[in-house]
Amino acid sequence: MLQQRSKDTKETIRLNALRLFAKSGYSAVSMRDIANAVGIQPGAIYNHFPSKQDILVDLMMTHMVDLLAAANDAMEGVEGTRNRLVAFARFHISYQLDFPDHVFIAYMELRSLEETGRQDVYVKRDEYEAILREVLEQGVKEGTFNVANAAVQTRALLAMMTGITVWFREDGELNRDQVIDCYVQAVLQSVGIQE
Amino acid sequence: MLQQRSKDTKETIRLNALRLFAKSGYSAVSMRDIANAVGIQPGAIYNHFPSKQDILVDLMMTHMVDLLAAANDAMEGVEGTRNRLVAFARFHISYQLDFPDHVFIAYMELRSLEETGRQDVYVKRDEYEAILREVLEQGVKEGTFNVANAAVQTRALLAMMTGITVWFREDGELNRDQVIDCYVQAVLQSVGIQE
DNA sequence: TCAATAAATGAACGCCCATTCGTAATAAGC
DNA sequence: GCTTATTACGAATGGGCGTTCATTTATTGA
Repeated sequence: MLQQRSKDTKETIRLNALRLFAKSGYSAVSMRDIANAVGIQPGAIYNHFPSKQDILVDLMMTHMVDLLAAANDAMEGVEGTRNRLVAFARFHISYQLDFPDHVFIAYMELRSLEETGRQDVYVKRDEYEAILREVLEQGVKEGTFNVANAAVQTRALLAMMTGITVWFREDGELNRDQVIDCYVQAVLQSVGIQE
Repeated sequence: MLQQRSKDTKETIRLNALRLFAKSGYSAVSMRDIANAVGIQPGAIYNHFPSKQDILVDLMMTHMVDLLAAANDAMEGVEGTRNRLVAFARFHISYQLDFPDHVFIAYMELRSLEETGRQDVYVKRDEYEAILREVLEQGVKEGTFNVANAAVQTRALLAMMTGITVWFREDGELNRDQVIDCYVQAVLQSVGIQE
């Protein structure tokens, strides 16, 4: 049997573990499942990750770091609270649609994380939420937005936008841009801005 | 050792399975875990449910049926699209907060359902979504609401409101009614109604 | 009161789990 | 070409899994 040795086995493990965790959940996926998908024996995974738990931590932390960097990038130089809100909404939704599996496990598998690692993820998540929250707070201070509680609205809007991955299909009735426009309108109106 | 025999063992199994599934996920919970929580031997569960999968199906279907009945009840006799939207929002959020575990597993464990049963749950879910969607469609037809796409907005609003259970704690900064008011305002504004 | 039914025990089934390890095959640096 | 570090195999570890079953105990109804 032909053996494939390559330095990106680790990356292949990551990709397959991500896909499987997102589809079935962390506990429902075995190391054998992952090894099967990669095309190696279960034991070989331990050359790259010390444990199954470490794969999850790796995936979640990598995602959070990437997400934060991309968000800050997308917001850079955007001026005005309305523009910043739109920029964040468009970024967030696009990112969900581009990386639905990453987003899904980062959201769902927090409970599968052991204490080590969970705190790290929470810190990153707060950092991310803070980007939107500060936009909302700024808008309230200016009188541009009509929002009762910025922290509550932040979580409400994030949940709304994140939920898109549950039902959106690229080959559905509406295309990506149409759906994004619907959501951006809903976000804007929800803070009291008429389109 | 004292033995407790009672006709509500089945209900106790339901309650504990629900709690455990919601906390750790269907796959992560074993029949032994459930039996332990109930205080019986694993084998005894099979006097009440034919399989682990059947417990999940039972929990999800019972929830969907109850939810639908309660929703229809809450909407009955409420006139006017704005009032109906507020009634639905208040009902939905209150229900989430009253039964967070039911809601959570109904949302999360669809993927753990085998084909049998999943279709039944989907039908009920669509039926539930339709209640809100029809309110939005009516509002658009009347010109009361400013919504680009009622079906998309329906899913957006449900995701937003359902997300409340992820962070809300009864002993947090804001009490239940305050949080509900925040969400109702966001919902109303999101369809283009100024408070 | 006593047979019939319901519900529990506790041991066992075969299977799959995450992980370990000795060994072999490959790749990299000299 | 040889040495050394990587990386893989493949078998084994002990343990947990869902489920079954013979048996015992409790409850029910005539």
